[in-house]
Amino acid sequence: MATIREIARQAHVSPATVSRVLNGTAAVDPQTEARVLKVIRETGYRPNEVARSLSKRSSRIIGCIVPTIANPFFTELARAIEDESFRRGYKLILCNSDEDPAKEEAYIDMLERMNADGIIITTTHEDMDALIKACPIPMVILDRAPSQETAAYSVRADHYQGGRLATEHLVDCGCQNIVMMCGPQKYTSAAKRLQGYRDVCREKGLVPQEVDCDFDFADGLLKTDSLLRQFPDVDGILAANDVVALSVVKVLAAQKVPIPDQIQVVGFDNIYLSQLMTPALTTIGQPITAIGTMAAAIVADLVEGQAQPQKTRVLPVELVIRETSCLQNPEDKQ
Amino acid sequence: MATIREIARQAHVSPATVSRVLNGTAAVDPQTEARVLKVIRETGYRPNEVARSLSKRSSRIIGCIVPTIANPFFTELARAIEDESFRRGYKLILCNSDEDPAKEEAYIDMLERMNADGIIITTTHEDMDALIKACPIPMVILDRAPSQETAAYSVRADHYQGGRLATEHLVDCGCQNIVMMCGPQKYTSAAKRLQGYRDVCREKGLVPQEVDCDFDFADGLLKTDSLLRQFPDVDGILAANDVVALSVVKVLAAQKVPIPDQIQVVGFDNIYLSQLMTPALTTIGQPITAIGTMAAAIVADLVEGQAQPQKTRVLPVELVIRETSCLQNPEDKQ
DNA sequence: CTGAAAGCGCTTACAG
DNA sequence: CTGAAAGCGCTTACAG
Repeated sequence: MATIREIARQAHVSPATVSRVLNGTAAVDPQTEARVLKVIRETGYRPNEVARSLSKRSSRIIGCIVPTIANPFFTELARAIEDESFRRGYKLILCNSDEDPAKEEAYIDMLERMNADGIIITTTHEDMDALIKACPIPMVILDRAPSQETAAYSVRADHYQGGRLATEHLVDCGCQNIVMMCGPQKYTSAAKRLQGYRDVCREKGLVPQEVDCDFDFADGLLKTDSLLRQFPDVDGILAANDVVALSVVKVLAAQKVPIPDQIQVVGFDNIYLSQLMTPALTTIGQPITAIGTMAAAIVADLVEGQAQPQKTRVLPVELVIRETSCLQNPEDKQ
Repeated sequence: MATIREIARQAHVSPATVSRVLNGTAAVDPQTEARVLKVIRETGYRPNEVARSLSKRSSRIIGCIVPTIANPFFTELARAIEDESFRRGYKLILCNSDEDPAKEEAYIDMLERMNADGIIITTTHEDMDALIKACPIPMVILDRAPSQETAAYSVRADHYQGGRLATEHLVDCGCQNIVMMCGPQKYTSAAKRLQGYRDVCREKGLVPQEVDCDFDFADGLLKTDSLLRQFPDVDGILAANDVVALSVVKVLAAQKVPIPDQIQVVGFDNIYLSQLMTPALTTIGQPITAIGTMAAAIVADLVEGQAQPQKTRVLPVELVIRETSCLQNPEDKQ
């Protein structure tokens, strides 16, 4: 691997000049430039990125820390972030925290030491504000809300509205015995959805019925079982997210409970998979790609010194009606 | 952010000594060491990784290039690779090539320039040998076979055996009109599976029936449609992989074709999702975690100068019988 | 056991 | 427009 010094030697110029034609940071005599370019082409020279990072104190790396890409929601989010990062000329380092605050901190530490320019994180820390304050590089919080709205940049969907929409939909579909499977309440996303559910219940004169559930398949399977035992008359289930909804459908199918005739199910996220399941899932759609793209755009702007108009971006959700709920004949359910 | 020079100053030693206590590369007087450690602790000093990379010409980064983590098979593979990499003290940079050779080359180039220590890749290049030859850093090929077995390190499942097992199973289940949805033949994985299918067909006196299909949901949907039109009497479908199998099940369900009573379906991969679908998928299980772990272990060994006994590792596959096939009553199908 | 010095391969004021 | 020099923050022979 040739170095800039070697190119300089062959082109009869100084390394500084080679650097200038490489980066276009200063005017270079066209003759000289052509000579340098020729040598670069002939040798197949490619500048060492590490050396560049060190002298510029910037690596053009954006770190992205998510709970785990095993969750399709985060896979899709990560893809959107990666795509936008690359469009902006940044490399993406994807890190899975496995919901472990220690791993999360270790990754942040690693990224700082790698001269990462920015971090996008779905933190699992209860107090994420401290974490953000301590971070010397631009950071944006994904999917969840920093405890004080003003403390950090964040982009997420309107989970409260999502909780409302889902509940209202089940009510509209004739459900009278709705149970919500609540995600971990330490996450504002889960808390907001629950709040939306409770508010609608109150407005409609229904008693909130709740079961705790993690955001994964395994717990979804487990909690659906206990839910059915605890609430034998349930006629509508609000799953914690799509992945849990998939588990719900699985358990109901195994017990030969007809969906949506006996029990209707609504998910949350609208991951790609939700339309492919059988039956296709009614769910609350988050604008996943938009969230990821916006998060990456914001860090990139921040890195490049562009001020951001708002610290907090809350994107709208939408109800996506498919086959696990039936608006058509609400009277059938009476 | 303090530097090693600053720590040295405060501890009244040279930067070299600080480096020695940090890395344990040489004996240091216990007194001195304690003093240095104390300063490090008090200042919260963390060495800059970029500077270390530059002087050591090693970044402890392993690059992993896959078609796309949107495919759950690669998500699971990537998680296994990441876990093993971290266990060995390497960071993982995950890159999605989107099956685009140009992107693939761009990523390899980037990784080399970042002083990456090794690369794990599921290449989409037709001639991957050239690519491997040109790469100055240790590389292992994932999931697919280099054209000349000896040219590179590779780890993959026994796709030929997989093709055989799947076909034999459908025959055992009473299918007489089996259609194979073949993945892109430029990939040895797809080619080997097809070969297994054809060999079993010949042995059993069946006529091979084939439909081309990409390894994704969208094409799975499309090709299932055309398959049903082209082969109206089909009673067994060998999907290109699990993701395609999911599409097959989706289309059959939409057309109210009973599974497995009228058509039986076998997937390939045994991604986590395959057991959660309804009906649960019969499939050929690849040892996904083992493949990923082994690939990461091999690059790590290579980086650390440990010779590898074999260039090529082919791991066994297994038939996983679930609900989309029915071995129980083969006579029902006559 | 320890330090001064050179080096990793770039970039960037500074001077001309 | 161009080069010499210093610097980014580490590591590592080399000498003592």
